[in-house]
Amino acid sequence: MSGFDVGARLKQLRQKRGLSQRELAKRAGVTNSTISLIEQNSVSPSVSSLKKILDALPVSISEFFAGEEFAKEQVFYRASELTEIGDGKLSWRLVGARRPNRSMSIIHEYYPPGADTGEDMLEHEGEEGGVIVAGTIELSVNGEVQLLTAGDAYYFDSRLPHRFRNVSDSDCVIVSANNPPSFAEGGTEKHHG
Amino acid sequence: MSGFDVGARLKQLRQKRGLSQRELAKRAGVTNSTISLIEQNSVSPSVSSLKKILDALPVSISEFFAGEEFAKEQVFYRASELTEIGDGKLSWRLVGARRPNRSMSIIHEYYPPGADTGEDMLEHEGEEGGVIVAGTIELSVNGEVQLLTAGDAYYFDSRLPHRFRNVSDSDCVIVSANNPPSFAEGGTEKHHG
DNA sequence: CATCCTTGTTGAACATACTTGACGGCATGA
DNA sequence: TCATGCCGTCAAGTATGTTCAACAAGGATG
Repeated sequence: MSGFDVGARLKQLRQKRGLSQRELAKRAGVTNSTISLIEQNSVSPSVSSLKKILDALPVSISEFFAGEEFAKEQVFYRASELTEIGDGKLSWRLVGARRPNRSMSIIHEYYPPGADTGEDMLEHEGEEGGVIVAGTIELSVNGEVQLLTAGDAYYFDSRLPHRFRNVSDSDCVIVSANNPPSFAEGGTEKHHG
Repeated sequence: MSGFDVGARLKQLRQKRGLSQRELAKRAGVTNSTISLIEQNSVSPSVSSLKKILDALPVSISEFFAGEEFAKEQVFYRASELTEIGDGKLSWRLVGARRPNRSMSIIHEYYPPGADTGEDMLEHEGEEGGVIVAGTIELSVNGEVQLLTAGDAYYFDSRLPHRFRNVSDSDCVIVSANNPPSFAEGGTEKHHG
């Protein structure tokens, strides 16, 4: 049912940092036995305990449980193969749209002059970030408005009300990433995050 | 310590679906009491219980805890503010490096001619993807080798052995995203995945 | 009004997670 | 060889999560 090896994942993260069970336990405020039992899947930890342990790594619970599936999927995408998800005015190209349970949306976004995600701000779960590759974009997040140009970047919690708008007279190109992914295949999402 | 209201989040998700505590409990294979106590934060559920409940919604644990940390973080990053993480030859700029528990690494990567992530292939947890913004890169994933040029993209499970190499005579620029994030602030990671 | 349903809450019993304190294994070094 | 130290594991006891069963509050029906 679980389908996710909590013990193995914890062990992996702990060892990656070169920590012993006792060392991690000390930092987390639990005992080494707890770590041991969890890593052996002898117990299913309480959320509070798991959080204490992950905080000591540090790894968010969300991260901890990200990436549960591992299938043989398409790796390389020619420009022409990217899934077009524009809505007429805006033009986006989604990488890996057909991956069933991917952990991110990566999008090649084109904002022609005047392009706008709309007056009622976007708000949704997750985080998003990106790099402005060309042109200029006006980004509003949680009331703050900034003009970003090539080389600039952004990263924010997607629950903060936000809006993208090209107020310049030339195209703006952005490569962005969302987590968790906003777009499913053939998705009907309006906002692009 | 927790900083994340498990009870409120569960209640919100349950009510959003119009389910009663008993109804949800029935689907999840737990009792209504469990739901009630969790929603009141009278207990910190075990991961196994929480998973059963979330499966019945259905919501992944990762989703459930997405945005667990919802602090006031930096949103806008000027090109000059991006954290440089090059190793002398390769030059990368990391977006949001100081965010404590961000769910992704977003990186503006520069590969000069001859740049190479190394002969022993990179392998690590997570997924990664990106868009080639300029130039040409040779990407090897799981034995397959492809030349990708501006507009092309990639997405793969980072546990597949992979390598990036600029075999052309001009710079290659990529915007990539990793999940979970490979780089911590001042991280000593060698691979960039 | 009574009756019957559904809602969320709660005390006591029970099941499970967690700690304590021990153990054997495997190094390093006197 | 024996001591020291750190490693992960485990049995027994304690703390905490979960269930069972009862409860009160609110709405709908007659």
